[in-house]
Amino acid sequence: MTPKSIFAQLVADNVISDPNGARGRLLREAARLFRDKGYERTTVRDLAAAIGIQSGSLFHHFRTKEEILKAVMVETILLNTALMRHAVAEAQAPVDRLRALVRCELESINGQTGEAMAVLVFEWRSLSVDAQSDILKLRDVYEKIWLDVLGELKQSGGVNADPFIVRRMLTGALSWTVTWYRQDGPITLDQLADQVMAMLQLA
Amino acid sequence: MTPKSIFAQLVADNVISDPNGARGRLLREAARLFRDKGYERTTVRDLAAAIGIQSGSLFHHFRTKEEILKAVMVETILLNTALMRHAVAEAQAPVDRLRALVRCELESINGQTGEAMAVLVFEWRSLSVDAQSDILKLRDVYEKIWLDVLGELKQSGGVNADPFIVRRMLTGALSWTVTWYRQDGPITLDQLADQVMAMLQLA
Amino acid sequence: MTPKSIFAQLVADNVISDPNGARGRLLREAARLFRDKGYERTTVRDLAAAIGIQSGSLFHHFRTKEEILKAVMVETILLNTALMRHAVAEAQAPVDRLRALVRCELESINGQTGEAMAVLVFEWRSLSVDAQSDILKLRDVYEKIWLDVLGELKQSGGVNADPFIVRRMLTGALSWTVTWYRQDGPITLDQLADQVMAMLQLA
Amino acid sequence: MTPKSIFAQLVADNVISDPNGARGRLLREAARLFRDKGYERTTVRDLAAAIGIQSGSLFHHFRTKEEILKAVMVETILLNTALMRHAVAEAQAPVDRLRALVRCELESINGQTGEAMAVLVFEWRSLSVDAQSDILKLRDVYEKIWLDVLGELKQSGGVNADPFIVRRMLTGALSWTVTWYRQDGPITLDQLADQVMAMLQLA
DNA sequence: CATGAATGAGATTTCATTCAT
DNA sequence: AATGAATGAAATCTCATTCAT
Repeated sequence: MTPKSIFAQLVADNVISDPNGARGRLLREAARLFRDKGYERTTVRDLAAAIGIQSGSLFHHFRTKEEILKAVMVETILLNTALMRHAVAEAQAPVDRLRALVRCELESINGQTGEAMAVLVFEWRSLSVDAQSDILKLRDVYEKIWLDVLGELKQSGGVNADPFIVRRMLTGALSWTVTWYRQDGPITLDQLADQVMAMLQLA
Repeated sequence: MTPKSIFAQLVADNVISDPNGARGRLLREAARLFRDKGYERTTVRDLAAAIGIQSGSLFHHFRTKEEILKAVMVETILLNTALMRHAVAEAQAPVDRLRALVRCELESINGQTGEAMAVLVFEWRSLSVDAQSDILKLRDVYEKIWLDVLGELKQSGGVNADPFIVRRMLTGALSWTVTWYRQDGPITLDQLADQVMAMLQLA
Repeated sequence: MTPKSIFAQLVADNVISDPNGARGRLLREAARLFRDKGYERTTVRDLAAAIGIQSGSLFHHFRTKEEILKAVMVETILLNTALMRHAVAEAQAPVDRLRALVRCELESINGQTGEAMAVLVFEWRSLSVDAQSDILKLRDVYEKIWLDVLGELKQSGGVNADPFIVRRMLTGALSWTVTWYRQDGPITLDQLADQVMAMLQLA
Repeated sequence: MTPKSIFAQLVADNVISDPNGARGRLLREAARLFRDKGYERTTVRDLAAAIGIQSGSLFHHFRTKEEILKAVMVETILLNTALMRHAVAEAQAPVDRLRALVRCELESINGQTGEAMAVLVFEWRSLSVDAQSDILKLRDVYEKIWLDVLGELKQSGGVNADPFIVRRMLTGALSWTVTWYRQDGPITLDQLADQVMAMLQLA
């Protein structure tokens, strides 16, 4: 399955919003605005203007501004979990699976869902505690995929460090690419993934 | 020189504020509040209450709320640049210098200045563009220390990846420890530094 | 055309606000409050209360408090320029035209728009420099009507003094009536206009 | 007696402040600031800075900011009343006495005390009602000098209009010169006084 | 569903005034 | 007298949210 068909399936299953519908368009613009200006400095007027409606009309789609932030995060995690699950399923050796994960996460951070992923990292504290705990559950599913692969690698002697710590370091390192990596710059995402593997002395 | 005496010297030189003075106390509390609640969600009343004055009185020490944010960042960078410069001067082999830098940055992120460092990372966009560019100049000085050491290591064959990319990955990885590492947890900062070196297959 | 129909036309052309709409009502009350208490001592709460809304709601109609001050001035000048242009058109001899101008300005200062005219004189310095220059352009149009008539009179030997100086003296003299003239007092505006002409030995 | 010696006498009699003392210097700077920025927009810090002291120290000289405004007005009226009384005493014919008054008021408005005179006109409403009534008493003394001269002129047939109205028109006309007359411009104050007389067809 | 005026709580900032030193 | 930190009330302005139309 291609990323595109996975995406289509999730839309069909109502897991994520149709990007052509009002809700989907709003979430895409919200992700962009939240990343560019921050959640607090983005007004509901900004959000409404971005999709060409009046601010009062937003509240027919979402009850509160925070619900928009939460939806951005939820849909992004669900999509990227699905994408990653497929990516890891197609690789054979543990080291290839790790590279697939790295490549996939770099894509999610720097590709189409990059804005939403940045929001997930930088606007975390703008969520209420309740919403945070809902999302942590989804994140646990996502993280398990990583830990399983890193556990294999540790056992097979591919890495020396603790899988939990390696994952956390990678989370930071890969998230941070959002602040400096440019897809129209000198290196491709594939080359960047190679550099990460090289850094871990795995390639 | 010990970290303590370096700190004392910087205070004496008016590079950073006396932590017992009103200004220094405010900056410490501001760093804590900005990290815990975010800059936007911290009110000047919160800040004032944290050091036991009225909100109007804040403006005798700082002209605007943003000036407080900037001061937190500036003093933190200046302090950690000085600390790092001393740390690297005391190590001999390139790999030891890298470990000193990792150890030192972990300390700055998870130790006394951790709150301020977290602010530097997570509240960056709350600064005006002008203030950002002022701070970027200070950051360049800090980053040069890292790049020099990584450049040496690359030349001596200690690492395969591009120094710029390694540094950026380490920035993300080490910054991210602020979200999960606990000094009262199962591993010490020294052990964490060792894990980072192990991950880079340098130990 | 009567003053009333001139007014109606200007409202229809969106040159000035409908006095029954929220904006028009606000401007009328603002003129009154600014004259009575001064611009600085009138709060946005005062303004809002005067038309029965909450202070925050003011900012749906005007972006800033200063914009309200400016609008009071702009609409007043535009209205009075139109009124004066009609008044002067209906008089034949130069001396009659001067009297028409004097009568018309006395009316604008002491009649319906008196509050706004007083604001124009006494709150001038509360405007930003930019707003001042916008209004000066409108004022030039208004003043030209005066200078043309006084120029005629000077040429025909009706007055000895420099038209520019006469106009400036009249500006001061007539503006100042706002501080002492009462329409319910012993003399009418027509009589007052006669006194002005008598003072200039023109009647 | 020259204006200078009248001034010296008033200082000696403690009617007005020594311009070299702290109080006198403050009042002079206050007049300038109040005219330039308006009373409300002039802060006590501005006032203090203008004479080189700290804002808290102002309150050793004046109990409140308003007291400064009132003192500016009181001293100005007292000084100009004295100057005008001498000027009128030296002229013989009624028309000469009127010209002396005009010349003297133009001097007070555009000369040394010009800033304070402008404050008297434009900051009147910033005074409390009590202070206003105190100053009105002083103003009555000043105005009586004018009304006496204008009364004479009316009786001798020099002017046709009501003395009260003529005086009020002249008050406005002469005050207004502060907004446009420049002593370094093309006409002198003597010429301006002549123009005023010409306008009244008295010269 | 959409509108847009209105709400009302809360934010930052200003500033005359006080007072211990 | 002078200082300058502190006060505390009040100002303008913002903005998520509501609701009648």
